[in-house]
Order: sequence, then structure tokens, then C-alpha cells
Amino acid sequence: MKTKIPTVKGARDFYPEQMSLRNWLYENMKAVSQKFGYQEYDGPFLETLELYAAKSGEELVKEQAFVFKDRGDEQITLRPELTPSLARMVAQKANELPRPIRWWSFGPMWRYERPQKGRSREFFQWNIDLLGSDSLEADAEIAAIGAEFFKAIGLTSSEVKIQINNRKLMESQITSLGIGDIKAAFRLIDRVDKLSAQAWEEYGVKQELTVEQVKNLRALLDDKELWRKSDELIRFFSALESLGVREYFEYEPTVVRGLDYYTRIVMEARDRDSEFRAIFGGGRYDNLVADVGGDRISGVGFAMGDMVIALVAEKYGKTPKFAKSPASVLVTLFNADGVADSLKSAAEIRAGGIPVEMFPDPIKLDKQLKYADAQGIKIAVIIGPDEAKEGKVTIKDLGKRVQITVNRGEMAGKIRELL
RNA sequence: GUGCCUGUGGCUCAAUCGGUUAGAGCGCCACACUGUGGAUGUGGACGUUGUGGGUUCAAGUCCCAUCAGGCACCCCA
Repeated sequence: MKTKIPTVKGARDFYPEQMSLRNWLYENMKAVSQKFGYQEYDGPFLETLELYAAKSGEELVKEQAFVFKDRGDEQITLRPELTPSLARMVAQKANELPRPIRWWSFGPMWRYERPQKGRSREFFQWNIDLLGSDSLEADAEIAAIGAEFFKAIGLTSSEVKIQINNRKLMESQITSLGIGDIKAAFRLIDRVDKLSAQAWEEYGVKQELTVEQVKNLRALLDDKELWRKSDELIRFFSALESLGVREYFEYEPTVVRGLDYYTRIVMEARDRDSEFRAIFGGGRYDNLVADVGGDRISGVGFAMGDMVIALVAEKYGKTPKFAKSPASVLVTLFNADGVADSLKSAAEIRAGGIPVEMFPDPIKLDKQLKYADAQGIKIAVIIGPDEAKEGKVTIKDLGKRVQITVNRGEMAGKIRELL
């Protein structure tokens, strides 16, 4: 009983129960995406290293991507994120795609990291992007889709929140503090919740900021009204108001996001208790398409991994009960002589559009009924010698624990009534 | 890639300062129930204690290595 071949570190098996959870997420992502008019697409799982080299952020590519050489000595990467592929695909057909481009995708990504809760090396990710519009209402639409997804799976604004900031605003504020190295300042901002006040200050000094600048930066991050200085954010929040999802959002000056290509609005969703890591992250990227060789086409989007959202949905009891068998009827097999009758009955019920399992072995009836219970099947059909003699079948409602015996001809109709 | 913690039947856990045949609950299987199910009862199967070394008269327990996942860092979905 020992399976001695282990799974690859950070890879997951999807047994039917996990698969149904993944599909539940997928179906909701699809429904919400389509509700806003987005088309499904996908990119290749394998990409060249160059695609990511300039833009995704040093760390993500150099240390966290699966990279290997193919037989022709090319550096091949298992995609760690989808946005660069999207940018390339859009750049390649920039002249023929009607804009705005509204696309979404759900597929596997790989990152070579230490697995932890909510983080594995192989994970699935929902990406949704709107390209070809610089409008703030486009940013708001993407953000609203995130909120609508939460609504769709039953997560309320008291359970999850989406935090918003604007990198352009932060950049101008940082610059006005006399800080030259914006990236260093962002790194510092990113750590404000993780370090003690003193450690944070020391880290700031290490990033070559003066103590004065660190103090001013700190004050900046405490200013929850900072967004009022940004026309973009004012318009953005106003659009969310109109879209009816404002309650999910809050301004958060400490959110800057890690990926280098974000230029303006950035967003990050979390559970209100902040028990888990970010549910999704995204923002506007003005230059990405141009950076992979296309025209300047601005885009905005977010990516949501399958693991954290599953943990959050689980915590708040939003995940659906797992229906073990897709069948709602089990046709039992009484004895070897009844094979033909059972097969025919099963086929007749299926012909009526009802999914049916047939028990393949003539074992004791109680075991067959137990199996039906274990599989969550609602109705059992029994055709023993008594029924067979008279051309009848017994239909048993396992939930109500009652049964009726009817003519074969009425079987499918009667079952439909019970379901 | 760094540090720390954990690893016992399918699952959740137990086993006093290292000490005799490693226990329990749940689950699973069989029977009670020779044409009827989630209950109950009885019985049963399943462990070379993640793996490999070492120390010791004796290791689930101590040491080393390794693998896995958990926490923090890093980074991020």
C-alpha cells in the first residue's frame, strides 16, 4: 500500500473533490468575466526567458521561474505569470484587434518558491485585462469585476476588501520629499507592516534615505485621505460608486505591489482579518505592450491565484458541498438474469436527459443502496424478479425513504417528477 | 535561496526520564440483515513510526543527512 513515487514538490493532485472546487472557481470567474463582455483566451505554457527579462521584476524571473534549456540550447521558461504573454499577443495583432480589448484566462502558472499555505509551485490563476483604453473608468471596471466575483461566490464586503493606491501619486509625493530612488522607497513602503518602527527606519537608512525622509514617508503612509490629491483616484472611486460596489474598496497608501510594470492604479484584495496573503493583485501597466515590441497600448488588469481564494472561501463557508456523483439515479442490478433489464432501464432514463449510474455487479442490494448513499445519489431503481415478471420497476427516493412501483413506461417520467 | 518548527495505520491524534507485543477514535471491510440504505452491535484488515545512516544493552523518543509541508524572511497569486 505504499506509493513510493512522490509528487513533485509544490505540485498538487486534484482528486474529484479538489477538482470540483477548482471548477467552481472557474465557473464563477467565467460567468463574471462574460457578464462584463470579456473573451476567453490563453497563451502558451512555455515561453522564452527574454519575454520576462526586462519587465516582470528581477526576482520573479531570475530566482522564481522554472527555466531550462531545450535541445537547441534555448532558454525556456514555464510561465510564472500571464501578463507578458498577453502583452505579446496583443502587440502581434495590434492592428487587427478592435479596441478596447477585453480578455480573460484561467490556467496554470509555475514559480520556483518554497511552498507555504496559499502558495505552491504550480498554481492556477485567473487573469483579466482591459487594454487599449487610458480611461479611469477602465481601471474601475476591472476593479469592479473583482468585487463582483466576490459577490458571486458569496463573499461580502465585511469579509474581504480591495485596497487601492496610485503609483503615480506615490511617486510625486516621494519625489517632493526629496527622495530620488523611487524603487527603494517602494521597497520600503512594502515592508511597513512587516517591520517594527525602528527596524523600518534602519532599513530606510540602509536604502540611503535620511532619517528625516523616512519620517516624512511614514507620515505619508498614515494619511488615508491622500487619495484626494489624485484626480485619477477621485474619478476611480466615483466610478466604483456608480457601479454599486464601492463598499468593497478602500484607499491604502501602503499598497504599491511588487511587479515593476505597474505605472498608475494598483490594487490588492485581502480578507478583512488579513489572515491570508493577497487574494488578487493588479493595476495599470502603460508600457508593457510597447516593451515587448508593440505600439504603446495601455492596459489594466489583475491576477487571482486559486489557492488563497479557496482558503478564504473555505474560511467563510462559501464553498459548495461536494456532489460526489454527477448522477442523480442509480440503477441497481439484482441478479445476473436482470442485466438486460437494468441496462435498458438505465438507457431509457438517460434518454430522458437524466444522468444515471448503473451498478455493474449483482451484489447484495443493501450494498448497492449504501453505495448510492455514499455517492450522494438521490434515487435508486430496483428491478428484481417480482418487478421483471410484471414489466415494472421500483423507484426509491433515498432522501424521503419512500418507494413506488410503476410500469416501465412511466419510469423516466416518474423519476423526473421526483428530482 | 536563508532561519525555525513538524512528520506515527486512509484521516485526526496518543505512547511518563529512550525500556518489553506502538494504542485510540473516525473511516474502511465482513457479519447480524438469504429483495432494501446513512443507526446499532460484533468481528476484521491496515504501521519495518517520511526515508537513509549513527549513538545505545535498548530509539517513535537522542544525533546527522535527506525528502515533504508549516511559519518567518525573500517574493508574490
